[in-house]
Amino acid sequence: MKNCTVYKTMNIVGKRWTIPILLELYKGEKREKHFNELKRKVVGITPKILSVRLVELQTEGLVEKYVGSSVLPERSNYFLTESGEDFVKVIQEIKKWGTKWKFENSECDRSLCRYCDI
Amino acid sequence: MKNCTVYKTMNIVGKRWTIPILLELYKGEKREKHFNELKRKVVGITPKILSVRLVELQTEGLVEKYVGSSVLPERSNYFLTESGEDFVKVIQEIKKWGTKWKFENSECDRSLCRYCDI
DNA sequence: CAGGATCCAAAAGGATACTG
DNA sequence: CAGTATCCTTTTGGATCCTG
Repeated sequence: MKNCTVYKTMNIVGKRWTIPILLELYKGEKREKHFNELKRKVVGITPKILSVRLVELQTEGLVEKYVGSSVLPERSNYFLTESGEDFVKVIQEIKKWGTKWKFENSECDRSLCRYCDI
Repeated sequence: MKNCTVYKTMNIVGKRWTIPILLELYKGEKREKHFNELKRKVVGITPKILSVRLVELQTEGLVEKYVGSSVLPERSNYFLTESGEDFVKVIQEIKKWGTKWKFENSECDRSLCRYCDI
């Protein structure tokens, strides 16, 4: 069972805050976000957990960062990789299932939901 | 954020053991499984957690049971509802993502993986 | 600004035994 | 057979403060 692809994938993305972080990185035109920007927008997350999740997501290849050193203080810019963008599509399937079977939510019926922007 | 469909859906299906249970219920021709049958096949799960998860899944409408009383001792038969079956399709998307981006797994490349049978 | 360190509370889950 | 009950360990994450 531990060798199952679904199991292993869920161990990456099934943790608390992971999906909100991915969605926040997906939102808007600007696809790069700074650490504190994420901390502000992912409401309720603490810096510790955000840091831990970002490391995990980088390790797993869904997120990358680069450190802009032209201006001080340095800023870390996080963005979705191709696999990260692709995972947002899976999240969209989760959302479709939820709206179909469970949650009547007029927000989510709009093409861009204000909660998750997908 | 707590009002987000994705968030709420993940609270239902994101818990440990939930997906293995759903997949076990999906497997094979016989779509009804007894409690101890599930306990045996979902390797490693304890009766307590299995019981808790089955209640959750019934509450959320993904699983139903009926108790056969013609033979004693009584047997509980668990099976996927329509929404439960439909969620398996979401799991298939998760699997596709995993095999595409993360895990080369010859098992999972087959149409029926021996771990999850999807 | 970006994050690491600490300490603590709560939750989740495992082991095991037990019962109608 | 189908769970419940109990106890305990582990994990997780929250709060907060600190630093280069």
